[in-house]
Amino acid sequence: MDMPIRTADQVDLDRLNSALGFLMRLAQLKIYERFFEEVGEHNLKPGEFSVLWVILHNPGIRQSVLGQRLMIKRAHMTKLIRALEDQNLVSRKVPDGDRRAVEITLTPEAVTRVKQASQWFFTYEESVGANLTGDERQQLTALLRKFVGLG
Amino acid sequence: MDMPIRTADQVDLDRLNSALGFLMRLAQLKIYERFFEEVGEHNLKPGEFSVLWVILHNPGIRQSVLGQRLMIKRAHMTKLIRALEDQNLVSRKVPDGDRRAVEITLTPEAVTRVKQASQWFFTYEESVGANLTGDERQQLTALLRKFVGLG
DNA sequence: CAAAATTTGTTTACAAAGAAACAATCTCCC
DNA sequence: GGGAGATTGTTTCTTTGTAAACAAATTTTG
Repeated sequence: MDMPIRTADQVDLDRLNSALGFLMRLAQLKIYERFFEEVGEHNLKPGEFSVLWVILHNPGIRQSVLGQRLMIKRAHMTKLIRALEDQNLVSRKVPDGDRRAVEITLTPEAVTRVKQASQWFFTYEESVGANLTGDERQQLTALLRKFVGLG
Repeated sequence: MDMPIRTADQVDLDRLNSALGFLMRLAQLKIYERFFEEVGEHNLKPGEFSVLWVILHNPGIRQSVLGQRLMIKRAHMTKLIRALEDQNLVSRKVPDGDRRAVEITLTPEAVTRVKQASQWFFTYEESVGANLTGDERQQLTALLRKFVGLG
């Protein structure tokens, strides 16, 4: 004769389960969790991968511009870049034209590693939406792109 | 004769701009930013509001169950609840049936405050998706609910 | 029933990310 | 040209959240 203790799936969220902010947070937690489950040998964090990926496609990009595009604050970008430098994945160069700035490029080693990791990453990205149909997945990314104002 | 420095909107993201994880992060950043711009007098953080809202609808809920449902880890829940207790918004009671557990209820003061804040919150939640049509907004929440596995 | 394993919450130590203050450099404008 | 203000990156401090170790209570199981 158990007391009927409320279990998690009996909790009443009321209107909260239609709240974009709440759903978005749950979605991101799920994505991160899966990322770390599957990242395996690549030894990268999500933020590191995206930073390296963007440098690969925009060699010599400035720290500030990188941060603006990825919505990473300057203070945090400094730490990210230093961590990548410590792993010998990026090199920093102060350009002649503006001695405040720093231009970032990948080391040859990193180019290889990022290309390999990207094969995994975009496969993972597909698989993380596996409980959606292909159409739904595409709708979702399209809506998110519109929501955040990306093309 | 300016050197053409790459600006943020010229940065090539390549396939990253279809990556769910990336888009989701941007979306959440936007939502949080707007939240703090508009929260005004309510003096609540997103997490605090959701916790209080769920306690309002599930009085006497246990800390662990609350955390499971909102995906908040136990260690962090302890701090959240203590902060709310310090503000005299919740009270904790160890139930007779299980002296490890803690049951949480809102103080009368909090009931009023949460109800008021919720009127603001759900209005804000609508407005944050204002660059989507009503249909798109509803599609987005439906897809997110499916993605995270919420009925 | 008693030992072993699990659950619940807390504490402590730590990692990720932002805010504010700062130094160096650059731009603008007189 | 030279000072006022803006930009760039760094440093320091704080906030938010997690991980791991722990204590107390409960459940399981032999």
